[in-house]
Amino acid sequence: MEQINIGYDEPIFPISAAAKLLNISVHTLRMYEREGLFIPYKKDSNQRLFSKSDISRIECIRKAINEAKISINGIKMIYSMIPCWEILKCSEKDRKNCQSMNNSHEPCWMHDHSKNKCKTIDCRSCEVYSKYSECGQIKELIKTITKQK
Amino acid sequence: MEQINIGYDEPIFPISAAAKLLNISVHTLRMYEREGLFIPYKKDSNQRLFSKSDISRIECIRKAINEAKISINGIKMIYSMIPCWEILKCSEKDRKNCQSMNNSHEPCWMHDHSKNKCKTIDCRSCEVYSKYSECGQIKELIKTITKQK
DNA sequence: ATAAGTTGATATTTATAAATGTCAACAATA
DNA sequence: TATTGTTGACATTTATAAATATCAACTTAT
Repeated sequence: MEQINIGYDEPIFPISAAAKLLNISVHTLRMYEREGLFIPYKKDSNQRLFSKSDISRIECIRKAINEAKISINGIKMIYSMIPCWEILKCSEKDRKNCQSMNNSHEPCWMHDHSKNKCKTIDCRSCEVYSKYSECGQIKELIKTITKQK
Repeated sequence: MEQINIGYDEPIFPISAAAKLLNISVHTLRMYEREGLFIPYKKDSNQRLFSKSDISRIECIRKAINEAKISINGIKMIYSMIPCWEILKCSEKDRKNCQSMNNSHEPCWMHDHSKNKCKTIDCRSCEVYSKYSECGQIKELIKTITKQK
């Protein structure tokens, strides 16, 4: 998908700026990351930088937790339902070596990727991860897939 | 003649028996129902009766809540992702009048069904509802659909 | 060179979802 | 007809997820 806003995926905000934009604490952001809800860019020095798309992704996560009352583990479960194998057109062999295909309840970007197609891909720029920075798109994807037939 | 083999889907247990089988309270069962996590059979007098498949469904719900730590609203969201329109082969017109197709975050069996295909169907015996009495089958369904390509 | 910000790890607090308790009217059972 | 169970509505308790706090070592900026 063509990005209209050039700087949308550019990692520019340090964690405190991101926290201010989101009106949450730095702690909470780091907790969400530890749970695998998002993957921030990291500098060589290990410091995090957030893009605008990261911010909007986290806004969705916040809404899910605080308004829709979906627990963090629930969100992880929902992310785990994204059919990444379909999006990336994985081979049969790749699918065999893929945790996402084996009843994982965690987002694919939390998995060990050393044995399949994903080993060469940076999850942050992977379509599976980046396409779902906006809310409600996972069900839309399921709808799209069921229309293809 | 005594009936030895009681059907898996036969509603036979009153709520207190179901509660004992599940080792939870009657209150909790009624709460789950109010949330739409399951639909028990109801007698003319309005009393609930549970089948063995109801029991096993609720065991799954329990595991999701207590072990996987998925909140009730999270479970509802996950149920809402079942592509019922595909399972029931709904027409375009039915899909237009269907809440499941319009970003609902609740299970399809909680919807108003007066305007689409479902109006003639008892949700308890609908494939969409009954096929997912066992855990982990929703992601399996997504996998199946993506294999049809 | 000093202040301000970030790191991960562990501990603690708070907000609230999940589970129970209580009630009076009604249904079943025996 | 007496007992035992079920109903829904509302109130309360409990368990714990989510959010903060604290820390010492390290990084960035002025």
